[in-house]
Formats: sequence, C-alpha cells, structure tokens
Amino acid sequence: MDHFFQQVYELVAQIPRGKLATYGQIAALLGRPRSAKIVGWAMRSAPCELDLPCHRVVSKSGRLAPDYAFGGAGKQRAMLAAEGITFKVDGCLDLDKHLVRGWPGKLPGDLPFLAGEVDCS
DNA sequence: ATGCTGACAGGAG
DNA sequence: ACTCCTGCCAGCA
Repeated sequence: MDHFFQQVYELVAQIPRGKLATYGQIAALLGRPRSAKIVGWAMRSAPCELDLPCHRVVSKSGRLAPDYAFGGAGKQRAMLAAEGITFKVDGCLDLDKHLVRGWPGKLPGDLPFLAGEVDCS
C-alpha cells in the first residue's frame, strides 16, 4: 500500500463526527490537489474494518458516492443524517454548513481535525 | 514498461 | 441548474 493511501486513511479517520470533507481537500492536504481521484480510489480500496468514516468524505458538488458505494447513496445519506449532517431540499449535502472548517482557504497548520497530525517536515 | 480505469474537480455547452 | 468533456495521478493487468 502506498504511503499516499496511508495518509488518506489517517486523515479520513480523523474527520470529526458531524463534519464533511471533500476528496479534493484531502488530496490537497496530502500535497496532491489534482489527485482527488486517488483519494476516492483509496476509499474504494479502504477496508471498512479500519473504521474509516468514508461516508463523511463527499464530492465537492455535494454529491454522494455512486449507488454501489455504502450499499446505496440512501444508506450513506442516512449515516450522515445520523451524524447530524443536514441535506438540502434537493437531496444534496449542505457542504457550506458541515464542511470541515474552511479547509481550502485556510493556511496549513490551521488544519481542523489534524492539529498536530501533519508534520510538515 | 504501456495502457486502462476510477467513490473527483472544473470548465464548457 | 444540469450534463458532458477533459485533465490528473496512482494502482493493476
């Protein structure tokens, strides 16, 4: 398993309950702002046994993962709802409301749930 | 080593 | 507002 995946897992694992993060954000935090796909792929390959809140990772568009993930978008939606996440009337996620602080835009070090996890060596 | 794929993102139609 | 096309990067056949 590549180091990148490891990073993704740790990052995702530290997402606070009731918060949302986008693939792009995670990718950017790992130094690959263009590798959002890789993050998604990591999720896909990420074993649920790791207790990874993959359901808290959504697309920038507020669009939930495809139907085949989480056993159905409806399932993920329910999980998020249980976490305290709210949805828009159209069914899309309310990113602006639950997205992890101001990830994109905030300076490194002011990372929300990381707070010491990232060692900018 | 080469090519295909993908749980994305962003711009264009 | 929605859908389609292209770009990007890391794994896997």
